[in-house]
Amino acid sequence: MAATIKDIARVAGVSTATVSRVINNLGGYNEETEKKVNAVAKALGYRKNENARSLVQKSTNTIGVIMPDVTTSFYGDIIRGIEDMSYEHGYSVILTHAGSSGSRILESLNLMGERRVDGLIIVSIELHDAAIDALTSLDIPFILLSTMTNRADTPYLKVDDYAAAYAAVEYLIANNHRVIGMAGANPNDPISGAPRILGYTQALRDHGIKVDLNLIKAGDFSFESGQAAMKSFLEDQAPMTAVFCASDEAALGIISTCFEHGIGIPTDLSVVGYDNSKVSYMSIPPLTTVAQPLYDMGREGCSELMDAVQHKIKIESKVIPHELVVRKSVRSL
Amino acid sequence: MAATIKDIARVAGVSTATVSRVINNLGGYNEETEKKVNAVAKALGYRKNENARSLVQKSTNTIGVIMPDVTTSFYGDIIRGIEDMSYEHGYSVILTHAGSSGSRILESLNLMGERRVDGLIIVSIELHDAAIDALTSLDIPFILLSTMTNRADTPYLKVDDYAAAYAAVEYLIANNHRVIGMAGANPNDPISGAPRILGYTQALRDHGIKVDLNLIKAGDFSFESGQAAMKSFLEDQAPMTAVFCASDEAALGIISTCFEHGIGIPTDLSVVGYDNSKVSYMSIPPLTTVAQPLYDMGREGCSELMDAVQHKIKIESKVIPHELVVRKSVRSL
DNA sequence: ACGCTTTACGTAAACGTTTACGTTGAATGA
DNA sequence: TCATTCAACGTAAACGTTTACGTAAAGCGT
Repeated sequence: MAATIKDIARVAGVSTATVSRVINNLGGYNEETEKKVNAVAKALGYRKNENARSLVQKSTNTIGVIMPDVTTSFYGDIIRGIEDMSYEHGYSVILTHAGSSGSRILESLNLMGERRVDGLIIVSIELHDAAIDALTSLDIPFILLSTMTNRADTPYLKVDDYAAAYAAVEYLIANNHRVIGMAGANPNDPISGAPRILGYTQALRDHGIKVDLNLIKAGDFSFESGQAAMKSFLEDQAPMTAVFCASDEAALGIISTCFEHGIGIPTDLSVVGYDNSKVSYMSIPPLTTVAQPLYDMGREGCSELMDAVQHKIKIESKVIPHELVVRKSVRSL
Repeated sequence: MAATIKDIARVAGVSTATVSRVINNLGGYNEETEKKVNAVAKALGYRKNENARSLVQKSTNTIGVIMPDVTTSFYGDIIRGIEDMSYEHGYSVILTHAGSSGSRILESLNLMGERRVDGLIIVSIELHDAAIDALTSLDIPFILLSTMTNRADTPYLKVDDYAAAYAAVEYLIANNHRVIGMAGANPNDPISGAPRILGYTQALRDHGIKVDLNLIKAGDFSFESGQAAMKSFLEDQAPMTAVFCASDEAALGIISTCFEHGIGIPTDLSVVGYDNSKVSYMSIPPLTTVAQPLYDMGREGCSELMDAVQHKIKIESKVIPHELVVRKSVRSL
């Protein structure tokens, strides 16, 4: 149905090689033929077939993105960064998500391999050994965003969760808080959970504050886990003046539950979140939070990846700086 | 580098045809050859090349998704629905966004055409004539999600914004509100803006309430436009008891500004949003809003599309039901 | 034993490009 | 004038599959 370069060649009375040259602006033809070929191409409604092109060029100009299936605004920003950057470089992105807690990761990797993506970005998924093996054996350049592994051959780009959590808690301490809770982190998540808890505990210790395990409520970064944590705090009648949350959404859960119980933020309780996602400035009061530069992370990760693809260089793992965004959810005592 | 079926054929001592048959489970070989081929394939680390496959099959098992570049949680849910459904049917999704207010739409369409996607989903983008022409001339089945055009040949799936807005305002009226403002909608947006405003005005009229144009604050569905609207209402000293917002984020903007000015929700002002996006239940108080079933919209739209692709049938435009999700941001007078 | 069907393959063309290499004719230089 | 260069093409192979078609052998019924 669709016209091919053969059709153009026939109609224009030239060879397919010349058509290809004209279409790709490679030179080696005179103006007349160029015009004729272009005219015929337009007349036939020619549209090049990237698949055929990919086949002979052994490169698809495509990058794959694999992400978890949870929808937080978190991923939207990263994706946007990735897509913007890849678009600027003439790449397309093919997207898949890896199921809840990465259950579909192997299928996803396989799919990306079969599609022959030129590069691969994996966002925020904790990779088990089998997955890492599958990933590396694909022999496709890749970068991990907002996650990492304990192996050296898996380059990543992420913020230092430990340091970021430490900074957040230190900020609370600097505002004279001494009884500080923690909520929303999953201690079994070695990527984003444990380091944030560790940053929290270490900051306390370094300032001579005893860590009270009852003040740490585990969760899964969700709004609901924030709500649950706050309810638990209330049951415990925990004497906190502040709570550090492992995500903005969990912080919102805390605030929401406080609202229901007439606890004022930050008058009665100070809250700091994590992510600086879109909800953080829409909350009441606006949330003080640790910023991960999501959009830029997407852009930069994608950029590094494309560099690696095009120049066959290795990607260096990199820690990107966090930043404390002070809004109005923390009170100085 | 990577092994091909030719390599397998050579090593296993069979023809490429047989390899292809085994790999695709087409039958026509005995158990021995099957085992041998599979063994060799595994040994060589064979991975099929979807590109080559697509070339001869004239189908890429791929669907393209084009969306605006704004990141609201809105799109996350739709995408997830699309990706889930397409995954279940063995399709991959290739994603691009069309730039702010669709500026990149023509490039996006062209890209999708060159990639030979089997189907195309366009989310929430207002299409101008040139774009519609480009779209239809692609000759690829497509469906519009949460948008539409004034032409009959562009099937869509969306909620009836007019009816949904009407229902929301009627709900406020049923709760004895009589002075009701409207915020966040762009009257120049014929898809999502104008119909919501129209639903609002018509509901008022139908219940004998005069429409006061000063009570309608235009916006762009954003949090900021909600804030701006509320500030404007305050300057006007508008005597409203309720306000209907064209988006949840705009509603949050209203609420946020009210909070700053000590105006209680819903005690002093009732608010209803639109979308039932994730932020709606995280707000304080939880937001009463008109639900668009985003995830399901993604799923169903994708499903219809794949039906059309596989059975070469036409897609019928469809209006999907909205629903009023009552939470706690409206007070009965 | 004969014809027929079935099974299990192999052969080779086709998909739509790119590209190394060859060819032609004209222009150039001495 | 003749060798050389160069611009402007054309030829054909290659990319990795799928698949229509052919074929040889085996099985089967009578």
